[in-house]
Amino acid sequence: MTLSALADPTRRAILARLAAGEASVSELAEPFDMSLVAVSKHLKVLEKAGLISKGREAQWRPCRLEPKPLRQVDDWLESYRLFWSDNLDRLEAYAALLQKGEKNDPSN
Amino acid sequence: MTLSALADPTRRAILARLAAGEASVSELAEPFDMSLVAVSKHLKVLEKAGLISKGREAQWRPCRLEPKPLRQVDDWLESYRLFWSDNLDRLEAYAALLQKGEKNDPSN
DNA sequence: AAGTTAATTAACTTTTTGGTTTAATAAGTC
DNA sequence: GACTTATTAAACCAAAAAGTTAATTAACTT
Repeated sequence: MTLSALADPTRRAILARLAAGEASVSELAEPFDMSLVAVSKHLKVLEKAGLISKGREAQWRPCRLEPKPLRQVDDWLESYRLFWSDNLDRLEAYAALLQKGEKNDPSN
Repeated sequence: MTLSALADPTRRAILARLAAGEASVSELAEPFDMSLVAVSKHLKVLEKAGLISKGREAQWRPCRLEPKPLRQVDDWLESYRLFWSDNLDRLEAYAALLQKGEKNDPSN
């Protein structure tokens, strides 16, 4: 569910804003060219995904970033990291070598 | 676009499979309880997002993982990492302190 | 108590997504 | 050339997503 919550650019922008600190719903809505209701719905999606939480302060609901699901995404990525670390550079260099025609020379 | 491609569990499973090496469309479709056509569509979504590429070998289209977009997700996560590293532990410890009532004692 | 501000709920519309089945394309085999 | 295998394309459908406006709830301000 985390990744589908992150699929929407508005929601990612909201998270980026919250990385700078707490903000109310209307503060979060301000930069967007859409109704407050629409933003409120985005916040609910983020909240269901555990990516934010809401407090209460009088009539405001200050939202704050909850990092756990993002950390899980980070963990999920772990299995793919070897594909872009040094290992891959070596793999690609090797592939390039093969492409150049040394394919059938076992000494390479 | 990458994150919406990653939002679907079937597509993530396909990527996990491809992390183990190339596979044809029907090989990739085999584990799923859905039509081959559906899987073929998922592959097109992944391809458009740059997460896989397809080759040609006779009537097969061997698919392989393309790591660049995943790396970009990893980069995107970078701005959030401080939220779950040591810094956060300290933040949380500090917050806990405040909760315990030392809020108004400047010596803490 | 009347009015304002902040946010959510409800009802509705449009577009996108994820699936289906049937038909078409393209390569390999008999 | 006819048949089978692998894959994609086309047409369609149902459910989910992303937005709207209008109404409701709840707290603060006069």
